[in-house]
Formats: sequence, structure tokens, C-alpha cells
Amino acid sequence: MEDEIVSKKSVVDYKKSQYRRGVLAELYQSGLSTLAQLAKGLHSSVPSMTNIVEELVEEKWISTFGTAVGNHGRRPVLFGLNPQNKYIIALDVSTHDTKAVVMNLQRDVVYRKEVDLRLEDTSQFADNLLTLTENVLTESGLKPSDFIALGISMPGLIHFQSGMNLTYRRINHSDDSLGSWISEKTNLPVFVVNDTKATVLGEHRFGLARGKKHVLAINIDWGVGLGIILNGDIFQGASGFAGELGHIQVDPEGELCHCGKVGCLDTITSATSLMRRVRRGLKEGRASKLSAYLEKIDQIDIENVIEAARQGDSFAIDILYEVGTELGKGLSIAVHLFNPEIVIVDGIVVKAGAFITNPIGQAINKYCLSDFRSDLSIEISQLGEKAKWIGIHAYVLDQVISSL
Amino acid sequence: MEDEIVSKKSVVDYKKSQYRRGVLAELYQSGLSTLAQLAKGLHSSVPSMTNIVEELVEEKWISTFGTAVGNHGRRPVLFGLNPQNKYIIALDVSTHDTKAVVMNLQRDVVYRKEVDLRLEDTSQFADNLLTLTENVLTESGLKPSDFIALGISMPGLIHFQSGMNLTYRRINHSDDSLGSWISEKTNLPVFVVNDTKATVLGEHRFGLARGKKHVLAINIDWGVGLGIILNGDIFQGASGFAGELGHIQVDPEGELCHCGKVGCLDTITSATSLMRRVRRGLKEGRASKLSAYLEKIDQIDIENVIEAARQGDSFAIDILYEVGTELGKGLSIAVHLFNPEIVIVDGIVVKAGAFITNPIGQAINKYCLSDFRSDLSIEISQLGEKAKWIGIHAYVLDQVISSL
DNA sequence: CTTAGTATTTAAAATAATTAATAAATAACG
DNA sequence: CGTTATTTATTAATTATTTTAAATACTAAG
Repeated sequence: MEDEIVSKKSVVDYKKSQYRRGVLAELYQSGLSTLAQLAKGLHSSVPSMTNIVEELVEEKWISTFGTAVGNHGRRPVLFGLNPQNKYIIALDVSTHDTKAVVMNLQRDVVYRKEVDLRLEDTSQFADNLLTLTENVLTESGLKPSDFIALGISMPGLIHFQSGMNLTYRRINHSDDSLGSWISEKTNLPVFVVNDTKATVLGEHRFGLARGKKHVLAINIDWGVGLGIILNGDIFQGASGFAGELGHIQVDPEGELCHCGKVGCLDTITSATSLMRRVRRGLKEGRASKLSAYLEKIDQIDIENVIEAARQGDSFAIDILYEVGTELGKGLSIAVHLFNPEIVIVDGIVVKAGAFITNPIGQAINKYCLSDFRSDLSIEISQLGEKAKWIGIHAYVLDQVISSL
Repeated sequence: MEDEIVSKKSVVDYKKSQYRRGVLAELYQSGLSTLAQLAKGLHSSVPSMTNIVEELVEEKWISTFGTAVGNHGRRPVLFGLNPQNKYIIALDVSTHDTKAVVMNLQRDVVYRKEVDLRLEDTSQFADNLLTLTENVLTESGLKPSDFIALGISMPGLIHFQSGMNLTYRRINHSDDSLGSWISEKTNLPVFVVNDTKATVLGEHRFGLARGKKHVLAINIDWGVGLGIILNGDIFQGASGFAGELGHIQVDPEGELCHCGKVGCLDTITSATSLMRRVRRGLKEGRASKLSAYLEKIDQIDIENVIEAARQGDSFAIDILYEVGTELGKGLSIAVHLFNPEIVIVDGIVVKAGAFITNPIGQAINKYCLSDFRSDLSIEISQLGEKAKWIGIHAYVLDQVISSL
């Protein structure tokens, strides 16, 4: 019954809704646009755009930003997403801490909080994350009605359809996903996205990969993740698991991985395993500046290794080289399969700069067919940790807009 | 100047053109549709569709196919692509022969020819292919004006933007691609597509993978190729090279590949290398029914091996098992990266049936994370060689329609 | 400082597309 | 076998959108 009422006038409504979404998406990407630009971009006319835009201004989605300068003739009015009235919360969850960021529609950070909440596979974690969220809601000083959505990025296999994190199953409350549980409690739409996918989306929309059609972003952190942009969109695969590079087998005689298989790329290249090999090497008596840490060997961390490499420590350099080579080998597989225009390297390891990118580049040269390399550039992320918040923001806004 | 005339009335023209393409695409997929179905599918109204459809009938693109049966009420008129007046030539080029097929818009084969023209890296090949094309044009008995386009599928890295085959560079006339050269000579639009990509498109549009969003099709032939459908579309990558599974390294101490690298998957799993190992095994005196061929060892071919396996020959079974396992290993990498819903096995080796699919399935079970396997089905192509023609047809028609 | 030139905005007219209404076709039912 | 219910096709009326034209706003040149 209700369905029939909705389907009345359906065609007109559908088209209008398409235009509304189009305008918001366009303004999100462009920052500021004139009516003429919007009309052209959406294959519509200026008077039509005037209508749509007026409506969206009314609803506080967009606002005017003065007029454009420079050209001859009458200066056109600029429109952009409203920097007030509507806010998004981004929770960047990892295994070592959690960051909460409140942003307006223009991605300006209006509130930030970093807490010592580590992702672990317990139901307690969900409770803590909810508490954090509620704290952010009040501490930010904004009206509850000003928040339009909450985005959470975290590692793990996140089932696209249900939002369940299958790697950390206990954080889901019974058969409800963490996301829908928090959504219920906070009365906000919640979107959960894999951290690497958020990162690549950030890099694609507002970073180095802007405007590229096919992008790979490799994120080297506590594990290895591959974020993929295809045809300008984040690529999820059938269930949301696409890009699981960390668990392809690279060494049949390698170490046992936590996933249960043997010789996964993760067992060689993740920061965890890198540190394991550093400690083993030091214990075996390898000559290195890092030997100074021998007594307190558990306190040594990856930044120490990178620092040592910078100072010319050959043990540290070797270790990084080894990791970079294996990463490059894994990446060349992905390059052969995806044929991207650009590969972005991201994560903790980027602090190692050329110590890690050189071997990656070398391995790609060695293991990739030349035709794949000719139009391919390999870059280090410039957005850094911001890429993730921006990616969450873009992901959430995409979802919100498309549900409008 | 002309540009300005075109851009007059541009928005209206654009929308109409969108509808026209939409109707053709819809009818191509559905076979037959009613006005109401078209209107619903394209978010438009019945009177509008009536207009568009009338125009397309006028232009001989579509025609009526009586009325639908079964329902109450007045029976709706069915429309479908016109089976007369417009034809497509598909050339299926491989390293062992070339097939030419003329099809109408409904994919009915109206003329077929198989010639002993083998793909080789010479300019002579281009001349021969042109001759073949011209013969087909005349021998088919159709009016030249009835042909709307020519599609060519062939192995190799085919540069998406230029249509150049980079694996067989000499078939291109100077700096003109084979495709545009033939196009010039025949006055027909020509589209060149990689054979594996054509196959997966065929399987997706009218085969086992119909309606699936993400599909991998592995084609085991003189080499290994991976065809990829993502979000319902053929995935080309930045330059058209996506899916090059054959040249990922699987064995650092393996054989030298013709591509210049070492231990490519191709060196283990292609039909060529399979035969090499069969011959080597026989020479080394492995017990096998195939030993009967020892004197004429060069005449033995893959079908003999498969036949031997069917008869229980354990050497043949072992060889196929080995190949299947390596293929499965390679495929699991692709599964981890693409997270598809279905994997289709295609090519010569399918005649081996379970002898090849069992080890593939087993390897996927062994090397894939369980979450990737739960919704994944592995099937053997049912379309067989037809998949490629149908894929060429679909590819060509997609291109023609989108240029309308 | 005025005027010519350029471009946007607003308003009005023309066109196109949708919805609503009516006519036509067909199966089910009494 | 005719009537009714149901569905589709066609036409008319209404609504929406585009196009055209006029008005406005601004730059730059004389």
C-alpha cells in the first residue's frame, strides 16, 4: 500500500532525487561550483539547477560562498557544502589506539580526541567504543541533531552487506553487527569500513590519486592491506573482502600465520613480523646500533629501526630492504591483476622513505612486465594519517548522499 | 562551428540518446521486453518509451515479436532487437586457427568459416586477416551495408586506448593498430579485444555467470589468462592489461618464461608447458598408456593426455593434478584480491573435467581464507567455444550502442 | 567616467515528458 | 455466451524542463 503511494509520481521524484545527489556529490568533490558548472556536469539546465540548489540551501545542505573572481562579465555565485549545521564523526580504530574526529561537510576538523582504546576481539571493546562515541557527542559541544552520521574504520574483513567484522567477531553484539548496535544506541546512521579501504578512498578523493581511475594503495602497518579504487570507486568485491593481499602465500616453507595458513605475505612484511626478525637478529648477535636495546628488547619499536637505518645502520637497512622486496613482489602480482595507474604506499613504514620504496620499486621492475610499468607511478602518501579520516568522511558522505 | 551546432539543444539530445542506448542495451540483455518493462527499467514513462521505440523500429534496430502470453488483460506487444538488417562479424583469432562468425543482433549465427590462419607476429598475418574478412563479407551473401561492425578477439596484451596488440607488435601496420587498419580498408568500425576478456564477457552476459556482479574466468589454453567482470562490466585496468595472471611468479627457481622472467605461472600451467612435461616424463620412462606415442612424440597432444586420464592412466592423472594445483594456487591469489562470486574454468583443459577442477577446488580450499570460499562457486563453462563469439558480440554491440 | 563587451541571472515562451483518462484487448466467471 | 475484471495502448491534460530572450552585473578599454 505504502509502496504504491511512493511509486506515484515515481519517475519525477526519482529524477529529482538523482539531481539532488548529483549536486551534492559534485560540490563535495569540487569544493565550490557555479550554477552553470553544475548544469553542465549533470547534463541539465541552469534554471533546473537553480531550483534544486535553492531547495538544498533551504535544507542547510549547501550555502553560498560569494562570487567567483577573475573572469569577464557578471560574476557567478559560488555554491558549496554548508560548513555548519551538519557534522560527521569519524572513528579511526586500530590495534594500538583509537582516534575520534568530528568534521563538518567541508572536512574541517572541529573536534578531535585520541584515546588508548585498542581494538581487541572482546565484547568489552564494543562497550568502550560506544562510551567513546557518546563522550564525543557531548564533548564536541554541538547539538545532537547536528550529527548526520558516524563512520568507523578498522582492520579486518568487514562483510559488506551486514557490516560485520569477521576478523574480530566478538565485537559484534550477538547477531547484530557492531555498527547497527551503535546505530541503535546513538540513533545515528553508522557505517563501518575497512581501514585500508578508507585510506585509499581518502587518497583518491583528496590526495595524490585524485582523478585517477584505477588506484592501488598498500598500507603497511600491523598487517599488510591493499585498498583498491577501480573506475573511480572503492572496490569491495562480492562480500567486501577484496584486496586481501596479506594472506596470499609467498613462501610455502614460511612461518605459520595467525590466519592458520603458512607463508602468508603478512608473516614477512607486517610491522609485527618485522620487529620479530629484528629481535631475532639482535639476539643472534648481528652488529647494529640497535644492539643498545638488547636488555630492553621488547621496548624497541619500528621507529627505532627506521631511525637506525637513517643513521646508516646496515642491519636495519637490510631488514627494511628485505621487507620492501617482498612487498614489491606481492605488489607486482596486484599490478598484473589490476593494471593500475598509480600505487600509493602508506602506513607506518612510510617514515622509512626511500629505504622501503627503493626495494619496492626495484622488485616491481624485476617482477612486472614492462608494459605494466610504463604508465605506472609509485608514490608515498602525502596525506598520511589524514587520508583515513578523509576516507571515512568520503565513505560516509557517499552513503548518506546515495540514501537521500 | 559545427561543435556549436551540436551543442545547441544539447541537454535534450543527450537525454534522448541516453534513452535510446538504454532501450537497446535492455533489449540486448532481456531478449524481449514490453513497453512497460522498458519504462520501468529506464525510469521513464510508457508514452516516452513508445516514442523512442517507434524511432528505433523506424531505424531497423528493433522490431516487434508478437505479444506476450499468459497474463490477464490486454497482451502487451513484445519488442526485441531486429534479427535482420544489421549484422556483426566476429573473428576469433588464436595461435592454432581463426574462426569467422557472422551474427545478427540476436546472436544467431548466419555464416561461419574456419580457416587455418594462425596468429603469428608478422605483418603478413595482418594481410591474411584482411583477406579473410573481405572473403567473409562477400561469401556471407549479405549486403555490405548490413554489417555494422567487426570484432576481433585474440591473445596478447591489447592496449585499451589504441587497440594495439603489444604482445604481437608486428601485426600492427607501422603506427596504426591492426584494428584501425582493417577499419580503414573495410569501412567498418573495428573493435579488438583480448580473447580471455571476450570469453568472460560471454559467460557473464549469456552464460553461467549471468547476473553476477563479480566474476573471474580462467582460460587455460596455450597460455593462462584471467578474464574479469567487476560490477557487471569487463575490467580492463588503466591500459587494458588487467588480469595478466600467467606472468606472476610462482616459482623463483622455475623455468625461464618466453616473457623473459623466471617461474611464471604460464611455465607450469599452459597447455604448451603441460605437453613439454608429458614428453619429458615419457622420455624418462614413466609408465603410461601414452608411451605408445613414444616414437611420434611430437604428434601427441593434450586431448590424448586427457583421454588417457579418463581411462585411468595414473601418469596423465598426475600431470593434470599438478597443473590443477598450480592453477588453483594462482587462482586463490586472484580470489583474495577480487573476492568474486563465481569462478569459471574455460579453455582446452575443461575437457579434462573433474581431473582438473578437483585439484583446483582443493587448492582453493587450501590457500584461500574460508570467508572467501563461503559464497564462491567454481564452475566449468557450459558455453564452451561459443562464449568467445558471444563475448565478441557483446563487446562490439556495447561499443556500437554507446557511440550511438 | 563612459561605453562596449562578456557572462550570469531572471523571466517568459516553447518544448518535452509525465500523469491521468479513455479506449481496446483478453481471460475468468457466472 | 455475455459480462466483468484486469491489463495494455493511445490520447489528452498537466506538469516539468529546456530554450530563448531580456535584464543585470561586472571588466576593460578609450
